[in-house]
Amino acid sequence: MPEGHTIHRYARLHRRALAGTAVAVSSPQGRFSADASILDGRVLEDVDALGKHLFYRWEDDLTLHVHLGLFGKFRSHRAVPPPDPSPATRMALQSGETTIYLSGPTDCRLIDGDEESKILGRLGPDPLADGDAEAFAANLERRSVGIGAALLDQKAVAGIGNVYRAEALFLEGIHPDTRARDVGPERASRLWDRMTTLLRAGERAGRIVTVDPAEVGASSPRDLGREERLYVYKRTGEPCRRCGTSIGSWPSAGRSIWACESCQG
DNA sequence: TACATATGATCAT
DNA sequence: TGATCCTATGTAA
Repeated sequence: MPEGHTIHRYARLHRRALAGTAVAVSSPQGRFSADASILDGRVLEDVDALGKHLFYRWEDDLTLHVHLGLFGKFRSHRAVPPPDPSPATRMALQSGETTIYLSGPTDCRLIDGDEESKILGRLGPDPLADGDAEAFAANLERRSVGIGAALLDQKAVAGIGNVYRAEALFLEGIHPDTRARDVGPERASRLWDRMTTLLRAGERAGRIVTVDPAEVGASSPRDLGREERLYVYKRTGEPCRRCGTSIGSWPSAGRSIWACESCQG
């Protein structure tokens, strides 16, 4: 589930559970052992999120970088963690009543200032980190690829993934193959606001729900079944919730994208 | 038991 | 564009 909303949610939860405490750090799987032994017992000072990247700030100016990639997951346990974490558990964090296991990350290691700068240099504005709408619009102006491809480019906007790009474009009525530079400032601004709203809701809820509950006869996003939460993502051949047209799917930037060709003409 | 699939990103060609 | 890395889950066999 790791799009930007998940990452910012983890930052908030981990900050609340661990910041200001000395944390026991280990690596059941072994691949993080060297860094774990450096961090073990140190005080975690803060947790920052930018785009899909997490930065854990420890005493003595140590920074741990975590990127979940496609498969990465954190599991938090209160009071009683499972006696045996999965053998694939890369990192275990434990302090007080909280135990957190991390599995499957693309990256989990201590980084220095240069490496952090390099990472930050690859990221554009993040709607969940006070990103700049103007910068986003300017980034689109510079791109001749489709807006669908541009939204997956973390340098154009940080934190958007395959679900949010499809859903945000549907909600704004923009066809994914529209050239980014042809979107224009007005639509770029509305698209930015839309992404911001969707990401914020996802960060709070811990899941991606883009459908307006009223449109499917529900009163709260929580009441929507798994099959009712999204407008177009993974709904190939199903009827558009707004107009009934069959949802189409095709490749965009090496991934599948979904859209209603009628609502997103 | 095996296979397909996934909300990501990088590197080689 | 294609191969590759990382892991868990759901479905098929």
